[in-house]
Amino acid sequence: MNGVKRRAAMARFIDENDGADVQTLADYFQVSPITVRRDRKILAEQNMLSPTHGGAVPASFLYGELAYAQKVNANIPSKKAIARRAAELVRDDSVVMLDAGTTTLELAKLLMHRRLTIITVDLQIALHLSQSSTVRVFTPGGEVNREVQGQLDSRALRYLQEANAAISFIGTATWDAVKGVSSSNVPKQEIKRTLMERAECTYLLADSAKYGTYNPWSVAPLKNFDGVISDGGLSPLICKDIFDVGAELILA
Amino acid sequence: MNGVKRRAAMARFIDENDGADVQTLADYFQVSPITVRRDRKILAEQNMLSPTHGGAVPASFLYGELAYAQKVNANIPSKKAIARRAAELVRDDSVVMLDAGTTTLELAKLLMHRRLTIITVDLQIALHLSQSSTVRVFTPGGEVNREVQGQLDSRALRYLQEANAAISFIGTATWDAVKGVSSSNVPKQEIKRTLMERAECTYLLADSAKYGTYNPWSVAPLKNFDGVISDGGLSPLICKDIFDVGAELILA
DNA sequence: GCGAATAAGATCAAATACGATCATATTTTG
DNA sequence: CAAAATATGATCGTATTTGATCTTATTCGC
Repeated sequence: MNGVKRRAAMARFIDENDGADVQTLADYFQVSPITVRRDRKILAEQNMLSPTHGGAVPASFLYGELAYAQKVNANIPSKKAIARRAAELVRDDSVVMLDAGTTTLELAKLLMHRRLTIITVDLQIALHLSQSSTVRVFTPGGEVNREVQGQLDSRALRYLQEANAAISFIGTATWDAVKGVSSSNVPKQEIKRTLMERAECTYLLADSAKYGTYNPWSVAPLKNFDGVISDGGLSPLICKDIFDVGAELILA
Repeated sequence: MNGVKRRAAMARFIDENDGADVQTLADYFQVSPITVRRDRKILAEQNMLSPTHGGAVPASFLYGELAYAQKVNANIPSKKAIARRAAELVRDDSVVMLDAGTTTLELAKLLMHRRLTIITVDLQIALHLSQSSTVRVFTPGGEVNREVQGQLDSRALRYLQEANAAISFIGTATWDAVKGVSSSNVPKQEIKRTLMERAECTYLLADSAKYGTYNPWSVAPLKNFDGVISDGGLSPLICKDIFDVGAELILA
């Protein structure tokens, strides 16, 4: 059996068996474990499966948790620190917009017992806040996006375009002094831009670990935010770069 | 079993069993308690569950402090039985409407791995289903109601009035052969009526423990449903009463 | 409140899996 | 057929995962 056929069969095998370990595949296809690993790497690059330690699982397995890769790397303490700093900027009895994400979720937890109106696209955040008797929560409708656990479609966009807020908080997986904030797809880009437009002031919540990375779709340069809230993990050099592009950096 | 698969299975185990302690999980998955704790930490960061002392509970338990947790614990076996029966009525590749509530949440869990489009007002359900790669989830927008953890306002109503479904499932806290289904407030009444109107067929999910009670606002008589799914806790006398008003009773 | 029992976390050690490099075998191509 | 290109396998150092032991928290009963 040649490589191409073997890999096709391997992908199917993994799909049908909900995953398999390297040794099982090596036995089944009569090749050495190293060859299985090489096949796995090739298939992973084609999104035919997701590699795991010791084996592989169907790609769809991790799709539900695409957030996995991101959230596993998530630096929870620094997110909490950023959220605490952000919470200080929120005035009681005001309208707050929250972007989707884990940092904004931390912020939402801190706002639970405040008197506020909160508009968010993140269902996780909405559900948390719905427990509060002092917070009114609004979400746009539409199809729920698996990755962000919230709505990103055009209906959500129109909903947000009718809203007005005193302050909005944008989260990001990628940011950079030169490239600004960018997102991995157009709907997310549009949602973030709308959240920025519809609030009197806008803050970026940006984990230092994510600095220097970027995605295909530009959202805004850093100077368009009233403040960029990050944690202590930024080098002085990076701080200077951020200052040089005219952004207001707030360290938590 | 590798880590990724084990953690996925663990999250599911916790969900299905409404929680488990560390030792139980260690025995079940044949790993040491320390590994279970490490897995739990990872899953907690993904919001797949909530850690407790000695074990873990589903993430959904996070959201209800008292009221919801109590409801969740109330009569779980019969809710699960009703949900199982209801799931059999759902055809693959169809559109399903789910009312808010714990019984419909149990139903949603059973539908997670099916190919479906689901429309629901319950954010808890929406969030659960958003983890699935085979289900498309839609929610109406608007203000989130604290009691039902979902949207009940006029915008939600208008949204649902534009929707079409093959089947809808209505939950209820009160039902009776004579008084039919009733709800505690007008918005809930209107939402339930709309869910009934917009689907080709409609089923009531009704816990036997709640039989014989009623609320101020009538939703519909039992005979308006294509079926009333309940559990084995109904006396023959009650079954006869239900039969006499022309309703189709299905016992799980 | 206080103390015992249990759970959680930290650190270290062992087992296993991984990837890089090089050698060998197979296929392709002129 | 020869040479090149590709695929496969072996070895070794590195990385990841897991479990054991010990210390620190947390819960529960009095």
